[in-house]
This record gives sequence, structure tokens and C-alpha cells, in this order.
Amino acid sequence: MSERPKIKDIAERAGVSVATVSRALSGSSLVTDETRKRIHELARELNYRPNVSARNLRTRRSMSVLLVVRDVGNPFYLDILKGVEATAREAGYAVLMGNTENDPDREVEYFNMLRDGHADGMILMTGKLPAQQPGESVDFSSLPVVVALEMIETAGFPHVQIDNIAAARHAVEHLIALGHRRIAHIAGPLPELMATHRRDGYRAAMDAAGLSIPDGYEVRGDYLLETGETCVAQLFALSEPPTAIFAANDEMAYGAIHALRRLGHDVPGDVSVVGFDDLYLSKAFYPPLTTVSQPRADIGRTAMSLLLNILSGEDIAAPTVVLPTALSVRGSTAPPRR
Amino acid sequence: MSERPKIKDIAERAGVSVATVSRALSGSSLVTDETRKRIHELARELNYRPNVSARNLRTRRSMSVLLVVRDVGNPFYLDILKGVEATAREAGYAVLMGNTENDPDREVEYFNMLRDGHADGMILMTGKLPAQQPGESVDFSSLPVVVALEMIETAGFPHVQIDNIAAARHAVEHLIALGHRRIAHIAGPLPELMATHRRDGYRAAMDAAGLSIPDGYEVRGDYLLETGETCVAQLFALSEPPTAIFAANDEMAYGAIHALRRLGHDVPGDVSVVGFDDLYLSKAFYPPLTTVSQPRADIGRTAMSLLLNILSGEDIAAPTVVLPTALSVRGSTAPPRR
DNA sequence: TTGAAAGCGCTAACAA
DNA sequence: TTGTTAGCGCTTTCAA
Repeated sequence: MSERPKIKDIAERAGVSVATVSRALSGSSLVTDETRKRIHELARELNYRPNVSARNLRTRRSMSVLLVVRDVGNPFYLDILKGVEATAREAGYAVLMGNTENDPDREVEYFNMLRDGHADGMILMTGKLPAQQPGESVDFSSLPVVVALEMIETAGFPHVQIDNIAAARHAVEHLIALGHRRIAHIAGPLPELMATHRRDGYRAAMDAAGLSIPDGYEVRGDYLLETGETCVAQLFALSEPPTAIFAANDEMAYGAIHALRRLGHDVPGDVSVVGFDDLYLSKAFYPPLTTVSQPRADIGRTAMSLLLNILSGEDIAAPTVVLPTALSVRGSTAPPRR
Repeated sequence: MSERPKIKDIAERAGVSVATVSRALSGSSLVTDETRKRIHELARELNYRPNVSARNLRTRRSMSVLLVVRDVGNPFYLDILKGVEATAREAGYAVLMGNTENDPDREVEYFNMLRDGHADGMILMTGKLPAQQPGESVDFSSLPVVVALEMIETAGFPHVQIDNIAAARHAVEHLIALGHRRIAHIAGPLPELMATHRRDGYRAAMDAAGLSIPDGYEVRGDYLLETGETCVAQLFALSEPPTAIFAANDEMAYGAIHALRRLGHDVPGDVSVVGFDDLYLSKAFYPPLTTVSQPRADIGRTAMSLLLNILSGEDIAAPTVVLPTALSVRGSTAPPRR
């Protein structure tokens, strides 16, 4: 058997039909223990592996799921990917990587992969739906898709998320509790929903504490290290710079701290900084970053579990699962210098 | 057309045979421009997508590749994944994620996915071959596999790597040039090859400079943040602690710097630290980490290109591509205090 | 409990 | 340039 053995080869050697082999291999109870055993032995001996394309064609499933993110290079997705992968694996699913780079065309491409049988379902972390194709009327909401992290309001997909508003508010309240009054915000790429929510949480906390937000205290970033630096430059060009900064993600917080240090400001001595996400390096950062911890692995696992439910036909009523966050208070925040 | 249209549907509407449709859709020149155009229009109209399982079954290719790493959660792989993904995409390949968690069984599983048609080729970054199955004699070396980062000497796979020995040596020479004499090494998980090579580079540099390595100056870590910390504890329990540390990767360097700071040592004032990898955060670290830069995205692209060559039948003679590294000198190294 | 046979949707060899 | 036809390897009726 130099070529790849197929079911037929096993059938011939076992002196049974291909149907029996197929049944035996799939653990059907319609086969005597004896023949089942013989077939399994033969399969092992021939080093048989079922051809997935043939099986997929016949069963109309690929046993693959598609994980679509904005940027595979972003470390934020790591633990999520890990959670998805582990849960998928357990259920016998492979994970295909999708990377949109925020390109709508690529988004469409991945939806198409769903339709062409490349994958059975999709976990979407890009907050957008591809624009309707001309002459096309695909009912998106009927597709096996779970949205994680982001929000897509137009279709009725299940969502897995965190409460960004509450988490951001909580983070800012921590600064306020420390005694800060002049608190600035380095926002994400507004008007994206997640960035907006975190900004709204900041505003809510300030408002609830009766603190006004001076002009120029809200700076727009794009979640990257570099913008953390440039935003700090903007903030400290103000006549009254802040004593604390809430950054919409950890990367910008890193950049902000870096820039503060270069400007000669001690963190947290002169300026406190809070991040969002709790990247795995935040605790090793100097100073260790106070930040909002997201249960990323859990987000991945939950999203995949939801998808598995859908794929197994259990019609869940498009639930929205909100997972808890926690503020990890570390060394980058302290009371303001008086 | 509520159901998924197939080639047959298009053929009927276009009044041609399925073969013609297939040809037109695959851009064969054996079709008149006119019919090709009509068919393409019809396809768009019906929102047709070819069924990949059927195509894969027929063509015996999956147009997927498998990217197998030790740990999907490790940020080190990010840029590599990005490079692989981009190159794969361009060539029309999808990328399947494989995660072994250093489990040999899972390694076997991924080799099997290659054999069962799940993927056409594999990029392996795990430095091991699965043990031969009993009664089995698969000629591994004939499989379309490219090894990146790691080394597998037993099979004749193409490799994409960096010169770990030279790069490590170069890093240590930098410390020596600064005037350091007591230089310690936090190694990776010896006796793994990469860890060994980096250790050997350290030894070579020390040796070439006529410097001896005191007992206890080589500490074994496992590439994790935490061991960077514990290893520093060990080094500074010595009667003569080092004035410089070469860590086998950035994560351990982060941990080391963290621990040094807690022990009251200034970096680089009291102790210089060099890392290896140049993770994307190393430049934002405090102090910015002096470290060996690996061309990770390029490693990914090159590995995928090599794999594409193999898949297209161009038999490359198992080349080993060695990509250049560069020492990024930043703020974590300085001359020793006198 | 097993076997025969149909067919998943596509591509490609062969014929016209 | 197009059509006819035979599978790719598997699962699953239906019949025995």
C-alpha cells in the first residue's frame, strides 16, 4: 500500500463492503464487535486516514471554523485565539485564521468562505458587516456567526462582550478616588463603538464626580503605542496638563508612560496612568500598569461554545453574553502630588 | 434560487454544459469571451460560489496550509503568523492554526491532517518530529513541510532560520565592548537546540574575550517572564553577582529587569541587560531593551514562499535559508559602574 | 447486521 | 470551442 489507502482497500482486505467499513469506522452500532475490531485493526495497519474533502463533500460540513480579526499581529487577540483553539479542538473543529486589516473586501471574502463550505461557522471580531452585494440578498443573520468583542447591531448574531462603559467608568473612578481631578483620556479610534464606549465610561465617571472635562482633555488615538506618545505630547502642551490619564488600551498607556518619562514626569509620582486590556506584559511593565483586565481566554472559549451550540442546531436566541472585567490596580497609579 | 446554486444551475440558465461553466469560471482560454462573460454575469447574479469540498476532492488539494507552533498564545509568533498569512493569502491559500503545547500526540495529529487532505503543506515551528507509529513507515521527508525557527535534522526539510549562535555572540560582545567582565546568562530550556545555540554564542563571546564564566553564571530558564525573575534572584545570591546579563529572550529579560529593580539595582546603571527577539514592546519597555532583532515577518514570508515552491512542484533541494539579525542597542545597556 | 448503489459538486480526459 | 462522461472518496438510503 504505497498510495494512500481508502475505504475500498480496507473493505477488500476485510472481505466486507465499503459501507460496513464506513460504519465501523464511524462507530456505528450496526456492526458486530468482531468485524468492527477487525476493520479498526486493518485501518491502523494500513495507516488509514479518511479523506476530509470526500467526507466534507458528502456530509456538507467542514469541521472548521473561521476566526476573523482585524489584525492577526495584535497581541490582544492571543489569549482569545488560544481559548477558541482549545474549545474548537475539543469539539473536533479546526480553526482557520482570518485577517481583515480593516478592509471591507476581505471581510466579504471571509463571509464567502462560510458560504462556499470552507468553514461551518465564524467568530467575528471586526464590528462590521460587509456591505450588501448588488443583486444579492443574503440573510446574514441566518449564518452561523458569533460576534466577539465588537458589536454588530444590524444582524441578530449572538455576542460575547464585556461592558466597556462600566469598566472604563470603574477605571476612572479609581483615579478619582485617589484624589485626581484633572484626568485626561486618550481615546481609541472614534467613532468606533468600543472606543466610544470607553470614552463614554470616562465621561460618566467624570460627570458623576462633578468634574468637568477641560478642552483638549480628550485626545483621539488609534490603539497604537506611538499615538500614546503623541497624545501625551498634546496633553502636556496644554496650559493645565492632567495629573492622571486614562488610556483606552494598554498599548497607548505604554506609549504614554514612555513619553511622560521623556518629558521628565515620574509615573505615578507626577502623573498616574491607567490602561485597558491587561496585556500579559502589563504586569512586567515599569511601573506595573494599572489596567482593566479582560477575561480574554474566556471570551474565546465562550464565543466558540456559542458557535458550537449554533452548529449543533440548538437554536439559541441570539444571546448576548457579557463577561466580567476587573480593575487590576498596580504601580502606575497613585494619589496626585499636592 | 433559494438553495445554494451549483454549476449545474448556471449551466442550465446559460444553455451550456457544466464543463463550459467550470472552464469559464476558472478562466480557461478554451471559452469564447462572450460565453465567459455571460457565465460570469450569471454567476454573480446567482451569487454563486464553488463548493470547496467538491473542488478539493476532485483536484486533490485543499488550498490550505497548516501553521504549527508550540504555543499560539506566545506573542513571539505574531509577526511570523502575519508574514505567513499575507504570503499565503496572496497565493490563494488559507492558513490553519496548529497548536501543540509541546505535546507529541498533537504533533502527530497535525502530521495526520496533512495526510488526510486537510492541508496541502505545513510550516512547522516545533523542532520535533512525531515518533514513528508502530507498523508505520511514513517517509516524513517527502512531505511538504518547511521548518522555521527550529531545526529538525533527521528529515530533509527546508529550513528558515537565523544564526542564533552568531547573534547571541554579537549581543554578548556588545556587553564586553562596553567594559563588562562579569556577564551572566539566563538560558532557555536547555537542551533544546535554540537555547543551546544561544548559550553557545554566549560562551563563544566570553571565550574569545578571554573571560571565564564563573560557577552559577549560567542559569537555566524557560523563556517565561517569571523565570527571568527567579534567575536574577539566583544570580544575585552569588558572592560575586554579574554586572551584565544576557537573557535568551526578551520575556526573561523583562522579568530580570523587573527583579533587579525590586532588588534595588538600577538598569543600566548597576546592571546591564540584553534580550533576544525584539518583541514589539521592547522599545517601549523601561528602560528600552537592548536586544537581538529577528526579522520575524520575513521569516514567516520566507517559510511560506518556500512551501509554495514545494507545493508548485519546483523541487528545491532542501535549502536552509538563514536570515540576518541585528542588535538593537537601546537603553538597557551601559558601561559598568566603576 | 450487511451490501448495492446513488450521489455530494466539481474537474478533466476524451470526443466531437 | 464545447459537450459527454467518468470519477475524486466518502456516507447513507434502501433493500436484503
